[in-house]
Amino acid sequence: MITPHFMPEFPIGQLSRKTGVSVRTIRYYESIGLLPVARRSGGNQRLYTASHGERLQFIRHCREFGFSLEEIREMVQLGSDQARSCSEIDQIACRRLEEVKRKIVRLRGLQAELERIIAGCQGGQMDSCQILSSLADHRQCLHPEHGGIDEDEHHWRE
Amino acid sequence: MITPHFMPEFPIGQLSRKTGVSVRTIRYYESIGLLPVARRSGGNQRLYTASHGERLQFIRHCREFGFSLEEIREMVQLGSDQARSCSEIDQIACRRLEEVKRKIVRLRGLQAELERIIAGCQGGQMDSCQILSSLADHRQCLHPEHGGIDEDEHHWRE
DNA sequence: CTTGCAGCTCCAGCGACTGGAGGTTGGATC
DNA sequence: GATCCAACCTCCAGTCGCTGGAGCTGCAAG
Repeated sequence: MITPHFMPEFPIGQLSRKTGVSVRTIRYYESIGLLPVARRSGGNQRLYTASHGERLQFIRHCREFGFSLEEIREMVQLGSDQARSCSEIDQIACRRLEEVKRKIVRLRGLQAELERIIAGCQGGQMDSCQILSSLADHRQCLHPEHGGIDEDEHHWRE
Repeated sequence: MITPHFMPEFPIGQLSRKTGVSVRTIRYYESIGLLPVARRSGGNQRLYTASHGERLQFIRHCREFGFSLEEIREMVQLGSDQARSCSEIDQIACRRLEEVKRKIVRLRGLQAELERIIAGCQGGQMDSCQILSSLADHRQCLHPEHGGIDEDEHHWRE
């Protein structure tokens, strides 16, 4: 791939402003091979072109959808192979959708239970705190949806 | 604090089975000061009592509700101060509830958008993959709930 | 006495960044 | 030309909540 001399290049800060991805994160994406290595100026500064911008927008949008960097890497690779059918991309997206649905169900259980617990709080002293005793005793719980500390919650606190 | 000789003590594996928290995680909680340091046997093995079990159940249940370890630590400390009002606990729980609600809204936007994108897939070749192009271009997105950053100036691909 | 599981400590890694230190470059102004 | 300062560079370490693995010791049963 050739970069014609009239193709405008810009430094990392500008790419950051254009895409809303932080400078640090851009360098990080390069370091893990998600974003192609940028050409450098004489003074060792990265120079980007519009195509970097497009790739980065793609990555950013995927991240907003909750795709992992590994999934994005996979999609980028699949996407560059024009001859292939897009059923693999479809699969990744469907997997992601199922995950999102499961998470919603779980969070709704959580919401109902938290609302119930909070509603029981009369603002009294500690020794009669309903929230604490509800949290201490699982048997009081009406909604089992949030049972099992699994992959969901603890990797997903953004 | 005295541990009467009739108070049954048990090793870490048993505590793990009783509470459903892994041995590794129990040791981890001790190391970060969330679980009180256990008495040791002659052979340097941890010995737990029922009160450790109760504390650990509380922690586990809180984790299932999505509270962070920091929040749990705070609640444990507040809870041990009998004289204090439980409004602080209430605040923590409400904060958590708001977070859960926000997450649900966001995820619902995500779900709708993913469904829309996936529905557009005709299973063709890569060069016409609707999923890829939808993910690449935020302007095609109907649901702004999952956006974090305003995209004013992405003026490439005029 | 041997087997074998349960326990111990310590270090490292996960994902997706972020913080901070400490040095260099580029463009504008004096 | 000198100076200034923001933007850039690299490198290491930390975040959160664990988990994996190495390599050791403790303990009860056969």
